[in-house]
Amino acid sequence: MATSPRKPYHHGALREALVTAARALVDAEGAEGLTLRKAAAAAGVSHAAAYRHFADKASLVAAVMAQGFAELASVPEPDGTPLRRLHGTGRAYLEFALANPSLYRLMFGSADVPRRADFPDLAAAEQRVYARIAAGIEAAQASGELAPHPVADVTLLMSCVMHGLCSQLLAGLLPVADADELAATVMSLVDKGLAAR
Amino acid sequence: MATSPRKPYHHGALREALVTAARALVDAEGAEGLTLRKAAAAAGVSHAAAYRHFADKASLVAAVMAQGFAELASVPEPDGTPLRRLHGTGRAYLEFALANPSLYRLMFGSADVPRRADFPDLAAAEQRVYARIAAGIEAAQASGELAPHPVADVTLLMSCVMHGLCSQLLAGLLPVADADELAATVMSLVDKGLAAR
DNA sequence: TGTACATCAGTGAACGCGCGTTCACTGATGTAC
DNA sequence: TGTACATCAGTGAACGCGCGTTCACTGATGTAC
Repeated sequence: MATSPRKPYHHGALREALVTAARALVDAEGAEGLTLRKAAAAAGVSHAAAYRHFADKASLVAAVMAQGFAELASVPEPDGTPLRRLHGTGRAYLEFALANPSLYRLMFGSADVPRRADFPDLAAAEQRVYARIAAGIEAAQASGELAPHPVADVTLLMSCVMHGLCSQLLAGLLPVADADELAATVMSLVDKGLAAR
Repeated sequence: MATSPRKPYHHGALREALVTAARALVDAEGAEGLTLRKAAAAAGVSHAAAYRHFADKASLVAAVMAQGFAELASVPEPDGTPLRRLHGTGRAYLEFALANPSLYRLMFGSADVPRRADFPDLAAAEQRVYARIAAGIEAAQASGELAPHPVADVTLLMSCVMHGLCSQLLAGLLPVADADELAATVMSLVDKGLAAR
């Protein structure tokens, strides 16, 4: 500890720092604002250093997307009956999209930029989101609040409705100010078809 | 007609040619493959010529998007009862998305790249799509096939479901091979909530 | 019908920029003896 | 405990590239007289 270690040569946790910086770039400038060079600069490192941790830019993008799915899969569950908890999860989904519009677009709107097959971690993180929705539906059926339609079918419907709503909001096709009201409207119509009579 | 007019100095319909070329680029390479320079080259013209017809790149992108919405609003309507025609329109919507994945993503997934307020033609073309869905729902309610929920609410639900399905298919989160079956599943669940009893 | 001229749609060269990626390198770390 | 050395995470310069946009220009068109 002779000299003050202002800028240690080794970063220590550069991979995480790069993902964090990349995510911040997406938040601030949108998906097309994410570049390896800017992420490295934000992490306080030369841009070539990024190649010690990511094979190429697509790998970094995939890591950011996987982080988004992980976050989406782990929003806290509210209390209440299974159906209320399922609805709460839906609301949390909507909140995540509105709070992280660019990340959400990257996660769901991206072409095939990072091909799923090439990034198993990403695919697994996605699956966890769907698994959580399916578990909520199963619970609501077990409790008798939802009629026993095939869980996969209902999961599909729910994900379509929520994702369709989120992405139309983010695309500016629906007014964000009305988000909660629109969600309530759409869920109430859906429930008419799903509720146990 | 002394010399053969191989390459006339004036193009004649360059604006349309640029939009067509830009659209082809989006189809072939995705939205990020659309550049002014490539569109101009494909139209057989120097890239500076594009600035005679478009103020900047965003204007060209907006024109491509507007063309997409116009096409989506004018898919032919099938025969049958109002409800069958509505379902047919939904299927056409799905077909459009699967046939033009990159264009569809550009239309619905784009950040705020071309701000709606700056491109009234684009906003109008979007509105025509929703107006058509709403008209179909209204007709199906008038015929007694759908229960009389507020048309705006049902339009919202339909657009969420269809768009959510399309964009999950395009994002690779659902298998495209199952598209028709998934659409049928989801619409049958929706119908349970909307059908006149 | 002819001619001068304004208008307009093109050209092609140039601008400055930021990008992903590669390369030979160097400083720090940690392990074998 | 000390020292040689392999390993690894960084550096910084350079590569080639394509981009949007601007500029002074030129060729074609069409209108006024």
